Amino acid sequence: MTRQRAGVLELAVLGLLHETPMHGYELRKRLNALLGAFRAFGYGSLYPCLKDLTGRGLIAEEAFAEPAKPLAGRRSKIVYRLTAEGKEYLQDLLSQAGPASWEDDGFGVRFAFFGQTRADIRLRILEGRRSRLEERVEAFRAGLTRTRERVDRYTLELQRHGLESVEREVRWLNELIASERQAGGEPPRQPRGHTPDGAGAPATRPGGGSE
Amino acid sequence: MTRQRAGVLELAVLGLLHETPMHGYELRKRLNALLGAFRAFGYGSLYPCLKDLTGRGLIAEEAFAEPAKPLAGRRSKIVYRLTAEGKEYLQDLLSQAGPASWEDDGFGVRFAFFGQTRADIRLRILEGRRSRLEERVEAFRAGLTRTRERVDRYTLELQRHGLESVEREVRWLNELIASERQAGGEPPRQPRGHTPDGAGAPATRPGGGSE
DNA sequence: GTTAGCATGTAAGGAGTTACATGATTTT
DNA sequence: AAAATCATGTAACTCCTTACATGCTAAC
Repeated sequence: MTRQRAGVLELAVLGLLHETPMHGYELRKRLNALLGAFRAFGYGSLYPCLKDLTGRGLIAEEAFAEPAKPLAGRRSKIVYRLTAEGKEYLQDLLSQAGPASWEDDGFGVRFAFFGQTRADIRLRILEGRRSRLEERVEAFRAGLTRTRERVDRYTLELQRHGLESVEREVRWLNELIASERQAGGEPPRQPRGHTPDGAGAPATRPGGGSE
Repeated sequence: MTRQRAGVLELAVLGLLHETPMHGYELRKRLNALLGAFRAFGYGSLYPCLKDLTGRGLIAEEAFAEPAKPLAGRRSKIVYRLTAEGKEYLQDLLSQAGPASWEDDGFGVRFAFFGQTRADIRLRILEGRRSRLEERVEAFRAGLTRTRERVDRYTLELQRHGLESVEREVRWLNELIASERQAGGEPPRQPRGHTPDGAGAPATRPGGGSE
């Protein structure tokens, strides 16, 4: 299992193309709908990435069957699909649980593709992230204790807010982890028809929206 | 007012050195205590930055008055202080309210130095950030509405959590803005009680939220 | 007497960003 | 016919990361 390293964008592109082939423009929209809250990518990032992945044989332009208009010199859409190598590579990425998958940058995307990730890996990533965040909380508190340094109210407010956000995420992770454990390694399974909701649904507590 | 552009690190370094002179190692600790929840910098980032700022004459090595040990070949600490140019430059940076100050990357640091920022600028930055986040919420909802795309439960959960984080930060900003308005340009003073609710997610990630 | 923490750096490079450039198609 | 949106790209650049390299000093 060759410890691959890939940027967020690369993983996201591969993951999305695994679901269904797409052209760049659409990909970007889906990308930003998926990760919108965390980051946004522009075409200046996406197209070079597609080019690179194509060059490495992980994705390929689809022999397109666009129904209506294979007409003249039209700059046609380029639909990309995952190749066999691409699929393998993606699976490889998705079976890794390391720092890259729980640090701030990577976690969001990684989580987004949990549906294709093995249950044990999911758990390790969730726990990895949690302990990462707990370290942060710890360091924070240590810093607050030796409050020799006079901090103005904005600094204080920033830290308070930061701490609260982190704690919030820890609680979220706790719920997810509990829910994963409860499901006991079952495959996530949801074969397309519909999801009977209920069974393993993480986090979303019926009563409380917020804290 | 020459529209300067500076990285997060640069601004943070200048801001911290404005409070008091320091050497690199200490600077890094303070840096990560300040921004710990949002990002962390290593020495590999800091020292080159200090070098660069020195080269530009914005900071300088202090003629050091280390009391006890100016002894032999000891690799002594290098204490940096802000030069006059540095102060001017910093003020210039702090008087700007543009995208760089309310995007995910910049907002945290920018807020951390609100104590040295004019009241009207503070307000514009807070409002800028809020409307940035509101755009995001909007785009999100639009995405959810056309839920043609079948999303699995993890994707959904990620988006739900992301949305909630953003909304939370908006509420936090609302309170800050109200409090700024109430103070009506008054110099900063400790807000009453302080907000029981509050967090949002300033940074880039599920717990944090960023772009 | 060895780990942990203090203290300072460099070289190489990665992952996107910004600004620009172009043209087709749909909507108003 | 103008404006918005779809659609694809490149060149130059920036900010920061990673891995490495060094040595001193305090604590256990």
